[in-house]
Amino acid sequence: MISQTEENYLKAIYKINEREGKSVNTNAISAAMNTTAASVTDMIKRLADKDFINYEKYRGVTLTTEGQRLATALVRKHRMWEVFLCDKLGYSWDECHDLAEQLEHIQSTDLTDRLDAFLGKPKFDPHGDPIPDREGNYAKRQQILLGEMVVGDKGVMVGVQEHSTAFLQHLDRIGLVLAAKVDVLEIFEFDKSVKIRLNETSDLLISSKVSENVFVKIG
Amino acid sequence: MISQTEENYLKAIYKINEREGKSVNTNAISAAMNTTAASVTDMIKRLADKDFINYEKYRGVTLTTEGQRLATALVRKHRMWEVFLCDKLGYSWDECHDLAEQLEHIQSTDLTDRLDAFLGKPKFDPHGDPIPDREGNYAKRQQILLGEMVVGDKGVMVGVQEHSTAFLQHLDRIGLVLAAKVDVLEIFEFDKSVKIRLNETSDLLISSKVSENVFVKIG
DNA sequence: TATAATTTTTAGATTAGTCTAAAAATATTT
DNA sequence: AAATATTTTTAGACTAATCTAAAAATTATA
Repeated sequence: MISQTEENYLKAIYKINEREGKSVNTNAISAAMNTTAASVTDMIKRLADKDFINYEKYRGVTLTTEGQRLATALVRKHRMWEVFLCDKLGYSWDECHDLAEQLEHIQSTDLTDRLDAFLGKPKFDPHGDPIPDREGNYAKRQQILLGEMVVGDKGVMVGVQEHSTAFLQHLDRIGLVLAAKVDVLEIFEFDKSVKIRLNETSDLLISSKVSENVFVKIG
Repeated sequence: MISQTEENYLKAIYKINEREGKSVNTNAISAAMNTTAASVTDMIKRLADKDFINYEKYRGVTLTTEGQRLATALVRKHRMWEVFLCDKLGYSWDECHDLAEQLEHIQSTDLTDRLDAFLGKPKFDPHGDPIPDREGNYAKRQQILLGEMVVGDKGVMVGVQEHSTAFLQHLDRIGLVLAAKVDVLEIFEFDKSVKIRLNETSDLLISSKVSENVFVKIG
């Protein structure tokens, strides 16, 4: 058996690796898990004992095949529940994350599969994140950060990198939501803020904090 | 915050009290929780410290108003999820119990209320057990045990007292399922077995173990 | 009402997950 | 390459939840 805490560590390692693309170090995990480096060292020893991660002292960790399998299964469940909460129960995208954090720990692959069928086999969650299939495979996102666009680029808002309630509510407030049209008008090097035209109607100045956490599909 | 374990103890105390109608003793709890009497003593001290139960050494426990509230909320969630699993995901009544044991610990009254609306405000779960409302109230069941019927009584199967997978599967196999019509033809005092006519068609001999765990509505 | 049987509690350990503070290893800067 | 800064690990302690074995209290029985 794997505990909820162990699952959360595996997910954190998976996500950091997905973002940084290399061996994940102790401090990065402690930041993600909101805990101390000492606690992380304790936990990664346990996870290494169970062969969920490869661990070399002072050298960070990587997921084993089994660890990878567990982590993507968790991500699958999380995103599937988010679709359920938004599509069926009427939650907004900023409300569903915290509930899905709880629901993702329900142990039953069969339940996830039935949910999948019930929801019409969705490929993306309400934040634009892809939902892994039973084997853990999912379509690589064909998208870039808004902050990586150049003047003249046109795109559509398809997802977020940061999932905090505060951030999602902010996006809601400024109107930069899923499927919004984004045209880059001007980039201010001074503070990396970006002036965009939203939905071909109103102009909007976007802070770097926002542009670096919003995914856009160009086309 | 209340832990899942504490919740499970409260639920066990609630159910034993509902069944026996008096102060709940240590051994009854340890039997229900599949643990030792020593562990129960430890836990009831914790629950008493938190004012969820009234506890007098060697005298058993009763739920406080707050403990009662928590227990019925848990029962509400459990039964609501069972309806979801059966009605929406196609689980059978013997499969949904174990999953609901996990799902009942999801912390969000709002989620339960939304689920309630989504499911069409059900009053009973798939086993015929009533679903408490937000205030913890639920219709007292107007039903008796099949074992309490007398020759000539006619009724309809409306629920079970025992929820084990083995028992529910057995009921399925003999055809004694929710809404089945039951006419009592004969009672054998020797072993308390009961001969019934099922759905006005076939005759069936029911063991006391079954008749003492099946609820029937007379009418 | 003693004695026996049962139930409940205490005492003392164990494991998972966490912490702080200090030590050790690694990386960076001068 | 020595000094400094950063990162990581160890040591030791704490809480929740559990256990076994023994002691204490209660209940039943002769």
